[in-house]
Amino acid sequence: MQEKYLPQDIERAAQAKWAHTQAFRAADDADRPKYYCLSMFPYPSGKLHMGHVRNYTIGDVLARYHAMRGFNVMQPMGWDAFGLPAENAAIANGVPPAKWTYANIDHMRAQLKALGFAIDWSRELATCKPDYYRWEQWLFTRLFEKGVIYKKMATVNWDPVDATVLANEQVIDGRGWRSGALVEKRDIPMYFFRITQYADELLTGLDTLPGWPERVKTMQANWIGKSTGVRLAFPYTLDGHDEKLWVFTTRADTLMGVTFVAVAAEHPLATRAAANNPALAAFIAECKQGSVAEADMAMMEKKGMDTGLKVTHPLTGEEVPVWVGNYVLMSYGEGAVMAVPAHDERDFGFAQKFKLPIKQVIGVEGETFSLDGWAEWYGDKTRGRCVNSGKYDGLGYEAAVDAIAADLAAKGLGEKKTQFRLRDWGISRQRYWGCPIPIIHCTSCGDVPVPAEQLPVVLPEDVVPDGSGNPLNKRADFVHCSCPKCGGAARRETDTMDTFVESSWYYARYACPDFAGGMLDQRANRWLPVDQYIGGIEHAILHLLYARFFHKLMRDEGLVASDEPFANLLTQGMVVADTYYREDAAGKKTWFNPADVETKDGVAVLKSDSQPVIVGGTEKMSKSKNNGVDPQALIDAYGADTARLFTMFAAPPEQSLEWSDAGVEGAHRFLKRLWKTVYEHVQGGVVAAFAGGELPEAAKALRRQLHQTIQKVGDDIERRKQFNTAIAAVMELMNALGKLDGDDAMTRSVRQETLEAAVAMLAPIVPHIAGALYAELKPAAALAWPAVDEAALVQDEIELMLQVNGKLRGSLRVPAAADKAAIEAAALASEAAQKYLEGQAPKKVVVVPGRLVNIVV
RNA sequence: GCCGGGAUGGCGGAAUCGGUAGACGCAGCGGAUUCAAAAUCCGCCGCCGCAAGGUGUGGGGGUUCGAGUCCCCCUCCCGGCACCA
Repeated sequence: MQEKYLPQDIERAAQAKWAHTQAFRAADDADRPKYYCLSMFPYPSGKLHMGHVRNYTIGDVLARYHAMRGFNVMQPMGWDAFGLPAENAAIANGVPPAKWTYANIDHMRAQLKALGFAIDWSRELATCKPDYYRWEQWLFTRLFEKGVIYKKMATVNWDPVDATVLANEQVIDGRGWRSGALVEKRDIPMYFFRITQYADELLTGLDTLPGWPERVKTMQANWIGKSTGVRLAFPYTLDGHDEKLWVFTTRADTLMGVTFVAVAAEHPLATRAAANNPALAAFIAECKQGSVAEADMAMMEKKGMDTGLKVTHPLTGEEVPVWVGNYVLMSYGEGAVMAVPAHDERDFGFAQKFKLPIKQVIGVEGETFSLDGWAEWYGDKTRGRCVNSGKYDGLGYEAAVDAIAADLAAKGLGEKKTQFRLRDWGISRQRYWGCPIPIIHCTSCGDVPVPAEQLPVVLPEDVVPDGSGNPLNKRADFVHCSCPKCGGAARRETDTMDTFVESSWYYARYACPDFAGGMLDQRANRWLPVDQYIGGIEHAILHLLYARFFHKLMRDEGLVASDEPFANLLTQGMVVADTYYREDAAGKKTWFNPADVETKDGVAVLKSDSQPVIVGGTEKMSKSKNNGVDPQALIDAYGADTARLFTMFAAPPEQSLEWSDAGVEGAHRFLKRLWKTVYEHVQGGVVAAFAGGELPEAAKALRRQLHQTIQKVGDDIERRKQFNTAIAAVMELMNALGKLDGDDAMTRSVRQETLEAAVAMLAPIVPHIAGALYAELKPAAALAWPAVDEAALVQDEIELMLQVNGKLRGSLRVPAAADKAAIEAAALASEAAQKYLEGQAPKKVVVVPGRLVNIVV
């Protein structure tokens, strides 16, 4: 055995062996129980970042642990290869996105292999390849014919200078990121998935997922946002026609307090009112500036303008003014809201600002309504009762809603309705580097889906986008085609799909990546659902909701048999790091990588020019903030096992991990010590592990700790998924082993047992060194997870803590079998108790067996 | 703004069901080894205090024999907000 720990040699040899023996090939037909362990596939941005290392190490630990426990494990890997960064790189460097992407994939694949992940590479896929996306196009055409996909107008960010649709990310302070032009909202036709049709099932399905974190289920439930309320109409007459303005409200009980109605700037009624009102038209134009992002909308200053139009209150018949409000979202509900300033905080502020009337219609006993300011109870539907509401006075929330809904229904002006916050999923993107939408536009036949035998619609890979418009529009060879129905000249759709579509079904394709006869074959049902899915918490809503939705679409197409794709979910916290930047005169920020920044005399400066940079705070490692830490340097300096060990040790998986270079040394030191300890033991000759007999007291105690550790580590990995404490427990065990003296045969057999078990327990985390050490300790034996010896755990005497008035005052040794009365007697007889009791009788004695005694004086 | 989460020594974190706060590691300090250094090994290490003891888990209140953990209020930080992935 080598005396020195040489990670590079060990890792190279181990990885070569794994590749040669196809050690991680998942058998489609094994009779062992399956364990499908999936980590979210990476976007091939260039090189791995620490978030990837963390994500894939967590997955690898679980995969390897389950393999050691006898499962038939599948851990696949692929590439979420379409996306915006490839186009940005093309604009910056003039390289076609395809070429850039494939080069990145090659580099990152090599990095993943260097980290020693137990991946079945035979299942690798990339979403930008036609043999993958053709099935996505095929499903699209099926769903289009079924009506699950439809076309409608939708609002996008429009950069008038670059003549390009911008992603929300590309709108900075209301301006285009490259042109600096004020961004406008523009309506264009887009294809939509009818996800709202599945809203109820997506909501109730959450209850069938006990293996998902509560916080994720809560976020999804809130996102779907099921609310029951009333859809009601305010009638009006315009240009001689009787019409109705519909609104949705969850607070119909406050209907008698409506003092105005507010519509979105895009609402048809606003458009009509603006036709002969230049001031209103100008205001609506102003509302159409800025980004479409909901966060931006919600934080804008609330602005409004009277349209001059009036509608009729459905119950009182009073006239109600119609305002345009920039805070009303056209995409939610009816694009119009009834305003009850007295009982809605947002309406209250709006009414005060524009001097609109405020009418109290809800009262709470003991509280006095005042116009001076908003009070929490104004909006409290649990305590309030109707006041100033005529026949509804005295009714509580539910009774009032029922009565008002009934009266509205009688007039044909409203009914109870269930409303979802969830909106249909718009998937059209005016971008080149994505999956082409398989539609042909024919002047006589309309939108015609591409027939299955003409799929895939292949995306040309030799295109270099320049940042203006969609380059596919300039490719005559792509655009011009003939109509599949009438054979006439037609145009191909040039929009591509949202990349979330590709990532919504890749987990299923891994089961049968080579299947050329269809989207999925029967192997999908053999492997699905995914037993453990691991990915960043930032995907808690969108990706995970879309994937759940897609699974149900595929189920309804007969492609999969299960209802949910992911049985267990681990949402890993983000890897965060400091950000640094400089700002030029135009306000444009340039971000610097933490590796290029150092601190001199307490000031952050750039290493290259020693000039200061601005510290921007700690954020998720991202390309846009350039604060990613390159794990490659870590692997080069210490080896993959140290990188893996440190990432798992530094924080529990669900918490965010603040990156710091310090601490890596410690992980490496531990591996060196482990190597040395095994080396020294092996030098003295390997022996058989302890198999029974009388042990010296110290060896017996160590053996008890060993089996406690085996119990804890298994629980930490399998149930708690908290790897940092698993590692800490093995470190403690190794520290204790170091203190175990004695070279007698029995002690040596316990040392052998301990080392075998410790190495095996570490194997999922640091597989290279563990494999090498195990081969020295137990030549020719396969790594097996150690079993707990219950007999080793038995103790004769236990130590209890002794409290007086809840404060720790001493401890107590009692026989393990002692009952409550015996413990209480021993506690009262103790020196510490006598001191605090001072001869008096205790008020109360709390005995928690196995834990403590608390004497209340 | 709305939804979700977080805050514990100088630092990362532990405390799993309300029961010894600070496991494990980093940094630091002292010692051994060394011509010297690195590496390695041993010991110390929340704060105040000579000590006895007191005090301490973002802030304020509460429940309990006992609260980092449960309840109410607040502050700050992070994630998501539908075209970043």
